[in-house]
Amino acid sequence: MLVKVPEQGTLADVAAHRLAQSIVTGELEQGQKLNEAELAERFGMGRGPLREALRHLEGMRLVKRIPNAGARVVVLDRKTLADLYGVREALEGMACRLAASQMTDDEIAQLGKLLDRHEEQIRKQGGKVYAQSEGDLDFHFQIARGSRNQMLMDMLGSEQYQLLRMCRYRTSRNAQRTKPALNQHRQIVQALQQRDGELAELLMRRHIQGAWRSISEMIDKEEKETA
Amino acid sequence: MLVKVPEQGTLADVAAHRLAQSIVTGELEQGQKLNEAELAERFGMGRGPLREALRHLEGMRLVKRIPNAGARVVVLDRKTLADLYGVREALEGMACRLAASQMTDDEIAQLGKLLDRHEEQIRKQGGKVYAQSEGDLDFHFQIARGSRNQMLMDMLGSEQYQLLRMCRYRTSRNAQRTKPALNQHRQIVQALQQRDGELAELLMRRHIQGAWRSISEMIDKEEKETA
DNA sequence: TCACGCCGTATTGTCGACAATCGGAGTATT
DNA sequence: AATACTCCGATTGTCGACAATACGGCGTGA
Repeated sequence: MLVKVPEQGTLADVAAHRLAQSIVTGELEQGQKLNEAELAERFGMGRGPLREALRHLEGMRLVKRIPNAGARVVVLDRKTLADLYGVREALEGMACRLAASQMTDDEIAQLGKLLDRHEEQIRKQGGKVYAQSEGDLDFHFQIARGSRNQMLMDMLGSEQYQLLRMCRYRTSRNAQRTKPALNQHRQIVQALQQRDGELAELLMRRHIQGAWRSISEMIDKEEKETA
Repeated sequence: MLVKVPEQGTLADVAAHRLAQSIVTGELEQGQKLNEAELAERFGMGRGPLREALRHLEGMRLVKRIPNAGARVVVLDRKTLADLYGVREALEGMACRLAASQMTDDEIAQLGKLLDRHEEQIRKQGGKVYAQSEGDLDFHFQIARGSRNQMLMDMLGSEQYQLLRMCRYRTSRNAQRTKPALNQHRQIVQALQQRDGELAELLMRRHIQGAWRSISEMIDKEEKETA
């Protein structure tokens, strides 16, 4: 439900999905050149659908195309991620404010239950951050849905969502920010229950700022190791 | 400079550009079915590049594709536009806040000069709203550039930008909101000069809210006429 | 030794033809 | 007369081959 699996539909759609998955999980490295013939071969299809898929991914900013020179996997450097988190703060803050007035009581309750499952998972297997990370994204996406703003949902869902997942796969292997993050999530749900949009937005913005600080530090460390 | 004219590059890029233009100007009606063979014929190219162009436009939300049933021009109904302006308020507000600290004095001065030319145009030809409208978009885009946030620029520039233009062509024929809008622009520039990001954001958000109210009323009138 | 230009190869861009699927007209049946 | 079924035309989806372009190695000359 989180990641839709259109193993149906046109081959171009399938290719786009599989490519996105490969890029997000790091199976295809950042900056790596994407050879059309090779990928088409691997996916068992012609180059036509694959080219359409690449156009699609270009729109999602997962690949960068240069005319007559092929497509490469996007590179998530520090500046790109900083920009992403900035935009995310604005959009998710907005989503949260709207959700406070638009979500049904039941939906908010569901959100709370999601956090319960989430907490359970953390307790049971503190190490496996991956599933937790996906769960976190699910939380954010549910709030985006709660905004009832289709454009916002599309932006947070289809585009930024994938870039974020990509970022997570790259950094969150050892991220131990799960507990404070969970608390912040709880606070947000509480604000939603009280229908306090202003507070909900503020909390979400702080939550994302915190996430960015965490990621940023991690990048610093990584850069020092590399250097 | 405002609308890049890539009559160069791949045919798919050319097709995407020409299609976008046709859609934005209303030459292709909203909801109209887009026949691949016919369009390919008209543009003097095969269906391959045209399909890639459609995939591109789908990413820009200018067309909606349904597998095995073709692509149709998007329809800008009231809800869609409301969502668009909501997102715009958040993003452009953010852009304005960042621009207040990121733009150089020279860039801000340029922005002022842009408004001068703008005012001149209004005085000389009060009627021709079209050019003014494009000028308005230019103003907003310059601020987006001033934010130094590449992702924000892309979002406001390539995607929303086209939808907005489309909306303008549809409604602003008789919009007489140019003078208050110009004043608001001036206020914004002033706030930027004072490096007051908070104020700049506030003014921009109000400006966009005002624009939406104006558009909204116009849609109301249109709906009454149709009904 | 380095710079420059040439050429072969690999890769991208494009086209035309074929297969798969959808929508609708027409007909038969109740 | 209404409904469901079938078939046909039109349109989309896909593939393979060809043309155009860019990249890299090689040789030549200063």
